[in-house]
Amino acid sequence: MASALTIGRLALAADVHVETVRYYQRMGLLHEPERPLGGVRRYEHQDLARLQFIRRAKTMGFTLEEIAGLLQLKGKRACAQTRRLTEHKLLDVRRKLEDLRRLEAELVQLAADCAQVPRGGHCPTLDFLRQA
Amino acid sequence: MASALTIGRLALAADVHVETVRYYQRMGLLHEPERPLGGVRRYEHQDLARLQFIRRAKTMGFTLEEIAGLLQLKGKRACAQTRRLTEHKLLDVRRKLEDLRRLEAELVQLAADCAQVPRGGHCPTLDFLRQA
DNA sequence: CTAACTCCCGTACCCAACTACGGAGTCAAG
DNA sequence: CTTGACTCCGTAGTTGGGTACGGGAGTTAG
Repeated sequence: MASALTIGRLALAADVHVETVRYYQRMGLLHEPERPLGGVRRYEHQDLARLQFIRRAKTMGFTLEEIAGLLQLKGKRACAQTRRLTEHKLLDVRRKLEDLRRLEAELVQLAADCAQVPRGGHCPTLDFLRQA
Repeated sequence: MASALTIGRLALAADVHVETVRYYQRMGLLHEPERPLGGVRRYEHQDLARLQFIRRAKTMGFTLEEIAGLLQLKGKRACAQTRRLTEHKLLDVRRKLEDLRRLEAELVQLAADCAQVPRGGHCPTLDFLRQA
């Protein structure tokens, strides 16, 4: 069979490295299929879907641990819990945004100060860092 | 002498741990004074200033490696180089800001979707992650 | 003087999320 | 049936920025 879903093809399909798949298996995020006697493991379409879920959640800023949580949610209370996790993550993101915005403003100021100095002059940014 | 600047006092004054000072020394960011025969090392006010420089630069988002670069700048071309580094860092920060803003928008959407679902209903966020 | 801190020094460990390596075993194409 | 790619498995290393530990030497308050 030329197109059996081996770990390599699975990884390729999800655009991750083979080692990453194995790592996720070690972390309990992905199931590791039984190995047939003297053969290689075969994966199901399900495994690919799960791997892609992990990737998407990762790009949404969830950690692998949080993703493990998401993957276990099912049934009635799932949506409320997902919402809780999502909103919590949203708070994180907003906190980071605020920090970065402050940082941006400071850097803009420093760069502007440097830009005003005549060529070869004394550096106000280094001064600032030296003795703010 | 009760107030000689030992490593512990130096660390306290800069509000870092002793191990952090030693770590910076290993990384070549801080100078390690000679140890007098059978005594402990004494630090100068200079060392404190340098340590504080490192801390401030860190809160500005510079990595230790970049800080090592800043610390080596002196003389004529220093300001131009500092400006280059600062502007480069500003670009980094702005890139991160954009990523986070996109992420924020997506999370807001996911949370809103979850909020619309009747209690115990089927979760649209999990669906999204499953098959975006 | 002595108890109680500090300092010194080397080494090992932490976090998350991988990445690398190496020697067998397996499989598919030509 | 060979050849070359792929898989398996375990272990160890990476990054960045530190923390922790432990035993012996030095120092200081009372």
